[in-house]
Amino acid sequence: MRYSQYLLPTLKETPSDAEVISHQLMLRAGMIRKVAAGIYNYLPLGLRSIRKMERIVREEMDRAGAIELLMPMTIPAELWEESGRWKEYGKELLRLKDRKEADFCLGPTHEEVVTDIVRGTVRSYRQLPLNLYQIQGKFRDEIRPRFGLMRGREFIMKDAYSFDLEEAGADAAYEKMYQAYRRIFERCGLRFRAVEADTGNIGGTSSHEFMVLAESGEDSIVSCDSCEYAANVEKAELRQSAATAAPPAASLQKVLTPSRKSVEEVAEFLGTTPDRLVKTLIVETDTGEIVAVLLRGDRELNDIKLSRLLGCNWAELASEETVLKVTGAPSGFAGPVGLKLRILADWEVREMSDAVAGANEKDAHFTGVNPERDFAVEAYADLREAVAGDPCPRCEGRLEVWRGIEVGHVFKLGTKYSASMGATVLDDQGRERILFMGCYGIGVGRTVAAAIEQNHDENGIIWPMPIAPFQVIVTMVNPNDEQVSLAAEQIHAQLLALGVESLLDDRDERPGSKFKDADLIGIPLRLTVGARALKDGQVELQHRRSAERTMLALEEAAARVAQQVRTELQMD
RNA sequence: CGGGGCGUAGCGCAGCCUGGUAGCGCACCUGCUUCGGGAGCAGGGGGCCGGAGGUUCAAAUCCUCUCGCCCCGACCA
Repeated sequence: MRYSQYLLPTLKETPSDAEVISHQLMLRAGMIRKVAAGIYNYLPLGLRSIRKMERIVREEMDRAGAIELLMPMTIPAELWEESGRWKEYGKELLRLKDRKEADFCLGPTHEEVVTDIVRGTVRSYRQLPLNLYQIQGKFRDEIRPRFGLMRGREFIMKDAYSFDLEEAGADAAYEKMYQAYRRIFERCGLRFRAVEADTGNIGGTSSHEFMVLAESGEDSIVSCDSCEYAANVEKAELRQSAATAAPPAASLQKVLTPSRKSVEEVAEFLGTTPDRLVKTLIVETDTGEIVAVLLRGDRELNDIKLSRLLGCNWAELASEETVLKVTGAPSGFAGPVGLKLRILADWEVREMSDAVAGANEKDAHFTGVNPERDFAVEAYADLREAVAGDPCPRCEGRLEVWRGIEVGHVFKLGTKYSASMGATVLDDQGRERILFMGCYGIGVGRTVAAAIEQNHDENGIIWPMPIAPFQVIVTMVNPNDEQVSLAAEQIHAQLLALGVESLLDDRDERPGSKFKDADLIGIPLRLTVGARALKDGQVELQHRRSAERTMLALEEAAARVAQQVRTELQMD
């Protein structure tokens, strides 16, 4: 491709509405342009990287025995009504009507459609196992799209769905996909972790997320420093410690704490530390229940663990009015002593003695508070957020905390969709059996964005070779110098003939601009063809990542570059 | 949806408070010079100042309403 004929609108300045580095660089490098919030054009350069990513995904899906098909983006409401998700899914599902006023939605995920295919076409256990996938645009009307391709409303996703007769077969399918995902992200040269995850509203029994490690990630994950355990903080288990509480020494005493509401303020005012406080949170659930949750003062509630314990969909901090009503005091003074609510407590609270807690009275706290002696707890459980340094739930190691970008997610679905939609086959005994399913997603655009988060410097993107839009850029230093332009053209042609993806910068621009653009768009290798070196029959090869330069003889330049490309494709 | 902020040329911004010729840098077009890390000079094109209504002799500027976008929280590939 010739740069002068290409559509590659680079930007010198950073558009003001881009916050994270991948978004800024994708705009500046002319890869994407915004059409509406969370909706983007993929410009030619951006599309090339996306297609590379898709190819890697296809290769690994095919290798794992999955079969590609393509489902529609527009889906009739009936299918969603069958699974029950037409009502459940909420506003993220973009609903629309056709000219006959019939309800449709834009597919945010395709469990219903694929289940419909399978129940209509697969009748016998002999046709199993089956794993169907597609790469397609999805639409989710996100509450807050942001960060460019990282969280768009319309985005490209690879989604796969496995169907098995037995649960064991479904487990094997899951494991296959898990390994395929590892290979995909390894091939892209990404630093990532596969972590245990919550299943969210997709449903099912267990799942893993693939997290690319990056500071700008929207998720927190923990991993053990000595074993393989890794999990999303939402899911990270904590062990019950063996420590026991010291016997109560102090008696319960009410003290005035005027206007001291936060844990820090109360601790400081009473000359103690936050970990000596019992934090009492009043929580409301979607089922309308109100409960009190106790945590050590320096800990945070993990609302997903709480929801799971209570068997509800969500649990959130109660409003100021509710707190006043149930505790008799404004928020900041709630405590377990004398509280007429279900009381649940984190395990750590059991280890506390002579602690400080709210008195359910404005401007007052209790000191000398002791669990069991001063209040009863309905249940102790793992309810807090894991933090760095917590003990690993599986071994003697310690947990580390990372930020991550979720680029893939694998789920065991069980029979949630196959049962509600009647996807069954006859087994070898002629009995009708409900299928076991799994679903497996990869955010294609998001993975490309995540790769940029991990691979850039102050000058721009540094593509890993496997997903680079071009493998080499041939920079013609002075296109008006006939010898230079001839030599550059010749090398470019040789590279193409060798199967190397080459971009020839033949623009009549000053060299500085060309170098800046080459760095910005992040092509891994740059061949600079200039009059100076050409006098000695040489061209210069520069690596984008290391900035290392080598002089190559004109005749062997193309072959050497082709060799380097092959090496980097295998290494990454 | 709650909280904060922004809409002026393709991009980055000033002007608004205190109403009166719509401006700057980059980009773009023409010419000359220049040419290995975002050149110089000269000339030029480009604006329903997000939209609607109002106040006023006069509105980018003041008022009201709307739409869009960004950031912080709950959702997710």
